[in-house]
Order: sequence, then C-alpha cells, then structure tokens
Amino acid sequence: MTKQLLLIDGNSIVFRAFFAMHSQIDKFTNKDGLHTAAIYGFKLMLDHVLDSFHPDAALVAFDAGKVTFRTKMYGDYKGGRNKTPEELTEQLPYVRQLVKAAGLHSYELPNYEADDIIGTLAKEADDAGYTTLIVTGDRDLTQLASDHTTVAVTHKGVTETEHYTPAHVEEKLGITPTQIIDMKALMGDSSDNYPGVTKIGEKTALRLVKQFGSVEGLYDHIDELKKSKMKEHLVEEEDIARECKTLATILRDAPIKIGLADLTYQGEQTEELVDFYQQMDFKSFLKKMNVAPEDGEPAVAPIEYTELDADQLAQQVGKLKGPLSFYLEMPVANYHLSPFAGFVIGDGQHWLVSRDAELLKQAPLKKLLEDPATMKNVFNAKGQIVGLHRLGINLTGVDFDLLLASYLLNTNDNSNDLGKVAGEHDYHNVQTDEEVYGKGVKRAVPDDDTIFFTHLANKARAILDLRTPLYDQLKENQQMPLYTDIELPLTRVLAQMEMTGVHVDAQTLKNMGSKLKERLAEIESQIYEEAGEEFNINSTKQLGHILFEKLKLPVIKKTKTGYSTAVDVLEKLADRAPIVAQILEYRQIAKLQSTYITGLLKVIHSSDQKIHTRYLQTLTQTGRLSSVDPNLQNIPVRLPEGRQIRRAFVPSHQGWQIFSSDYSQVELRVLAHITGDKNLQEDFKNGEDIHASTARRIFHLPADAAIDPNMRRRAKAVNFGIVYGISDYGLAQRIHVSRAQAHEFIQNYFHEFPGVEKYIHDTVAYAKEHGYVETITHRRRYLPDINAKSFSRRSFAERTAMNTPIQGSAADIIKIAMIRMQHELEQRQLQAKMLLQIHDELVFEAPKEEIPVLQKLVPQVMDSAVKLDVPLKVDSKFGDTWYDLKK
DNA sequence: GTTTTCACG
DNA sequence: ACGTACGTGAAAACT
Repeated sequence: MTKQLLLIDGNSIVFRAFFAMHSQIDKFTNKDGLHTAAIYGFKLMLDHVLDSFHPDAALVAFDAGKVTFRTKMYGDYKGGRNKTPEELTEQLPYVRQLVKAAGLHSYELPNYEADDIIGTLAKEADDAGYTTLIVTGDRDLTQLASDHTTVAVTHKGVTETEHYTPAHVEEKLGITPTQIIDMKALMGDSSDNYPGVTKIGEKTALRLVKQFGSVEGLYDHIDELKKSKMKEHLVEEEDIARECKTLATILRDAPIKIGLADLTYQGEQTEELVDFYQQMDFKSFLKKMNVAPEDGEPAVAPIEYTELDADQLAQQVGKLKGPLSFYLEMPVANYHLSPFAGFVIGDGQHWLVSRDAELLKQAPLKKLLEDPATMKNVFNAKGQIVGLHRLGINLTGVDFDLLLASYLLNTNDNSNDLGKVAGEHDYHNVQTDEEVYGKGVKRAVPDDDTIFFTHLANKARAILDLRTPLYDQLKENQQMPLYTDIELPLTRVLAQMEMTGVHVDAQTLKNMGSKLKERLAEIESQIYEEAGEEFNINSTKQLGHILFEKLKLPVIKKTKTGYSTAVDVLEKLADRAPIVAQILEYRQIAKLQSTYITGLLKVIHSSDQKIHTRYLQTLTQTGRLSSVDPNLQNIPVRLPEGRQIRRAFVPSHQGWQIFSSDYSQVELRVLAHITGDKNLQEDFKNGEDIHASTARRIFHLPADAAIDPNMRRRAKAVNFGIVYGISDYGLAQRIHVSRAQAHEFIQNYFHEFPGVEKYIHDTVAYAKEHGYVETITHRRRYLPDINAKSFSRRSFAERTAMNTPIQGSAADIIKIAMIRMQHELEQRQLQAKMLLQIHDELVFEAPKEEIPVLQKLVPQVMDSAVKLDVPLKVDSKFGDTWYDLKK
C-alpha cells in the first residue's frame, strides 16, 4: 500500500469557504460575536476530503504574510487586491486551532507562499513514492499535478471539487501541467496582478504553448512567427514574459524546515475538537459526535416515554389531553408501500410509543385520530393520511404540519427529514433519520427499543415544540391564509388523488413495447452498419467516439466530460451522415421503451391495476407540485409516437371516460395581471390570440393583417422569454436569429408593453432589497444570490426573481381551483374523481352521464378560482382514454 | 453518487 | 469575459 499525503492550501480554502457562505454570514457567529462561517466551511471541506482520502501524513500550509520573494521581485505582485474583510481575518487564528484539533499539522514560512510549501512537499512525496492529494481553491496549483499527485480545486461551495490529474489537464487544455506555467506567463494573471504579454489571452497563450512547448521554446523559435502585432509584443516584452514565468512558477525547493516524516496524520483529537466546537457554537458538529452544545447538558434533552401495551391501551391513551402530536414511522419514502416501523402519539406530557402499527386500529387510538375536535400536529400530513388510510383509519383534525409550514417559510431548506427540518429552525432536540438509522445499504430501523422509541418520542416532541414559533413566523410573513386556506386543505385533496390512483392498462403498454423492441432492433443494426462496428448507442462516450473521431463529424458543442450528443447538436449534423437521423430515432424510441413502457409497467399496483403517484408538495422553489414514483406530469404528448403511451391511461370503470380541463396561457395572463400592463390586459380582454397580437405589436403590423405563422412563432418565443427572464442570446438560440435581432425584438416588446418592463425592473429591485420575491398569495422565495458578485449566479437569481412570481402565482391559482373542485365533487355527490394535476391541467375520470356536468362545472370552478384583472380561460376535452381526448 | 439526455408544463 | 431562458423526474452510463 503506498503512503498517502494530504496537502491543503489553507488560505485559499478559508477564502473560498468565507465567500461560499457569505450570504449566510449573519447565521454563523458564536456567542462572543465571532464570525465562524469560514471555519465551519473549512471543516465541512475537511470532512468531505477525509471521507474518501485516508492520509498517512497531512499538512495545511498557510501564507506567512504579505511580503514574499515574489513581491520583492515584482512590487505589484498581488497588488490591487481588496482588503480582506475583518469578518474573515478574525477567523484565521481559529482555523489553525481547528486544524490542530483535527489532527493535521500546519506550517508557514516567512517570505514564501503556501503554494511553495505545498510544491516542495509534493515533490518530496513524489520522490518518496507517495500518493498525494492537494486541496485548494486556486487553479494555479494545477501545475503541480503529476502521476502521483492530484490537485482538487474547489468548485461551487467548498465540498465540490474538480480533480486535476495530468490526463484531466490534457483533456481540458491539451497541455501538460507544467506547461500551465508557460501559459500563465504569457497571458498574465489579473488576480495575482502580473501582466503577461500585451494582447495575449488564454486562447493565444494556449496555442503558442502547444506549438513551442514553453516560453523558452517560443523565444528560441521566435523568428518562425509571421510578422504581426502579436510578434512585436512578444519580442518587445520578452523580459516581462520571462519574469512572469518565474512569478507563476511554484517552487519545488523552498527552504522549508519540515519534511514528510514530521507530518504524520494524528486523526481527530476528540476532546480538543469538542472544546473547540463548543467555543465556536457548532451545534451540528457536536450533535454528530453526540456531545452537548454546553458542558453538562446532553446533546438531545432526555425524554420519557411509555411503550403501549395492548391490554392497557384504553387506560394509557386515556391520559392524553388536548392537542396531540402524532408520527407514524414509514421507513421507505413511498408511503403507499412502505412497511410501518412504529408510531408515537403524545400531548407533551406523555409520549406513547409502539412498534406495532396494528394497535392504531384499536378503538381508543382510532377514535382519537378520527376525531375532528382533537387537534393533531404532524410532520408530512399527506404521508400520514395515506399511511393511516392503509390501516383503515381516516386521519382528521390535522392542524399543524411541520413539513408544510417549514416549506412555506423557506423553500430552500426543503428536506423530508424531520431532524433536518428542525435543525433549520435551530431546534436540536431531535436527531436526523440518517444519524439514527444510518444510510445506504446499512440503513435500518434499530433493534434497540430505547434508541428507536427515544427517536420517535423526540420527533413528536419536536413537532409540538416548533408549532408556536413557526406559526408566529407565518403570521409575520402574512402567510397564514396561504397555509390554512390553500396548502393544508390541498394536502387532503392530493392524498385523495394519490389514493384513488389512475388505471393503466398493462396489456396496451406491453403490446406497444414489443413493437418498439422490433423497431429498435432494426435501427440498431442500421446504426452498427453505418458505424462499421457495434457499440453501446446509449453511451454518450462511445457514441461521441464514433461520431466525432471515427466519422470525423464536426464538434458543435462540448460538455464538461466530452462531446455533446444532445438533440440540438445531432439536428445540426443530420444532413452530414445518415447515422445521425438513425440515432435520433433510436433515442426517441429507447426513451419511450425504458421510461414509459418498462418504467410504468413496474409501478402498476397488482392489487388494483392502478398507478399511485406521489405529489411532492414541499419541493419546488416556485410552489408548483412535482410528481414521483412515477412522474405522471411528463407523460409524452408532443410527438405522435410518444403520445400513444396515453392510450394505456384508461378509466377504472366500464362506461366511464377521461375528462380534462386546462388553463389557456395562464402564465401570460398572470403576467398581464401582476404587471398591470394596459396593452397586455387589453389584448386578453379582447379575447385575442395572444401570440398573434404580440406579433402584431412588436413587428408593427396593421391591426387587420394576417399573421404569418413564422412571425407568430417568433412572438410566442418572445412571450416565453419574457416569462422565463429573457436574454437576447437565449432568444436568438431558440428562434435562430442573430443576437442583434433578438435584442431588437425584446426592445420592441418593452416599448409595446411598458408595464412589463417596469415590473421586471421593480421586481428585481425588490428582490435585491428584501432578499426574496412573492406570489399573489404571499408564497415566498428567497434568492440568496441576488446580490452575488459572480455575474452568472447573480443573473440567474435575477431571472428567477422575475419568473417565480409568475410561475408561482399560476401554481397558487390551480391549487385553489383543486380545493374548490374537490369540494364541489363531494358536495354534489358526483362519482367523478380528480386523478391528476399537470401544472395547468386537471384530469378526471367520470361516468359518461356526468361528463356534461363536468363540462360546465370544471371550467367554472377553475376560471373563478381567483379574481384577476384579466379573465382566465379554460378549455375542456374528454374521451375513452387519455389519448382520445377531444373537445 | 454524478453526468447526460430527454420527457413534461 | 462572463454564459445563458423558468420549473421538474427518470433512465442509463460512468466513476
């Protein structure tokens, strides 16, 4: 076994950690007011690294100070940098404490940078036959990559890293790691503030290095370059280039006073680490080590519980008073199928637990759960309703749902784990399921009663303890009506839809499957013939090799791991080789076969021939639902071949039909409403074809002109673009026009719809000031990146700021409609059942005789769900299967 | 577990 | 120079 060495670039990691967590800077302070985010992030990184890399020796290198041999050489080295914020520098001494407690050595050397210490030790390790991992936030260190040294550069936060090996550098840049030095010498480095050669950027530098091998090689052959401005610069600035190379070169022989023998990794020093965490107030780390945040106090406050006894049930349950907390443990995420591991019920005074869910069927407990007057507090009401329904119990009287309330308060922390959710609200008297049950293959409900029952009781207690603080926050955010009148009632509607399920005819799918299988075999052999060999067509790697290396087709787009073979790329290549069209057809059919034929067949319940999806009500950032196990919101419809899948979705009774109503352009109507734009509102009020009228306006066509379909298509793309947060580049890509032209379309749009332009401006400004945006029902989305330094992250947050109120308000509207719809069906004692929600569409099954009722009722309920400044329009269809829907 | 691709609104 | 339209989930290959 070769020995392993871990080298960490201390300053750069701390710096990265600080800025990665900058948006939460105020959340991370200890009792003394010390900022701790960078320290925390550093430990996260360390744990992540040590998860997969087990060093024999480890060192964290730090910069000793501002003055180094490089600044002496070149006065402006690293000049012009902003002063490091005090909130960061105050953390540095503590990072060193942490490093020590974590069992790693640290080192710094006056006059040298951390890079040089790392370079020197990596060299020593290479010579001694070690395997070395360097962790840094600085790309410059990739020059140290070698056969035995990998450089991990932090990517997004601090735990995601990109691993640079010589092969990876070759693939990304086409040069060796040491040639990175030559490249940087020529192009310069703006953050280290050395100039490189005038007018030479990354692309030119790379080309020259590839051609001549190095800076020295370049100047040896400088005469071979054709006369050009570039050559002049190179000749004139030879001294600069050579000096920059020295600046860019990390030393491999710095006069360090330590060696590999001094770096033995000690492992965590438990006591020291606990003391440190307590000083820093790192509750989650302490909890992981199962130690108290304060001395003497246990990590999780103790709790007493009583195990239920079938013979004494009535007496035990009789002690419970007032609002109850209830939790039925289903260890498998799919609660339609999960076994029951146990349950807890209690009132804050008494906690009753059992592993035997059958006890719930007994009268004292069943009565309590079904009594609307006994207030129940739960976590994930929908799952509990479904689980109890399987036990023949109709859970009623749910008041507080911790999961739902927490989601409304902040969609960003939307874990399905009670312990994690509680932690988000600074409540630590309950562990996460992962901590108690383990993860992966090892995950299991513990045999030990004390451990399991304590965890259950802690969960029930957490629900009750968090009720008041979360309600207070909802009130403060004006979100109580959203919770009480929309989300909580919707939970019951969704539970009902999931339990009803949708009938899917397996035979129809199987028949389609065998036809597709034949067709797939045909295309497959054609593809192999064109390719001249057999390969796995599903493998993008192998496919890329065939298309771009063997057949030499032009490379249109690259992904970070290789050639892109996505549809838009293949479409551009289609007329160059027949194999491309065959691959496109293969892909289409393979997708149908795997996801929609075999995928759906797998999830039809044998008991009732139905599919029971789960709607996730607390996942999306906008307030939409999502659907899993399986996803019934993406059943094919656009292409005729895929659409056939819908033939398998049939009513569950003879003489019934499928009925469906959808909102027409609901997002654009919402846009018209919330922007208050008079022209857009006018067009909707006049019942115009909105894409046509948009075309008329932005292309300045006369009112009575016929709209050429191409113009309508473009206007439609502009409308979509506005809703999504437009960019000229994106629009240009989509409708195949120049960027300048796309820009003009957008300008015209804003000119014609000034209210929309103002709205976009105001919404982004609101988000920047408050840190969040809202929908018409005060659904809130926080945008931590809205003031980010990074252009792309900030831009993304800005686009979401404009899109979320629109997409989210549309989601609000259909949710209200669903609640009213369910109410109407029950009130009128109709047999019709609501089956599916697909964002702007509701699908029902109903006896034929009820179809005329639905034709009136459903659109009426849907278009009156909320009162907007423009009308809502609803279209309905029905037929014998989901495929056959007609007006 | 991550990446790529593709199905939907 | 950045890096591109918003929101999702599932399958397969690859690591």
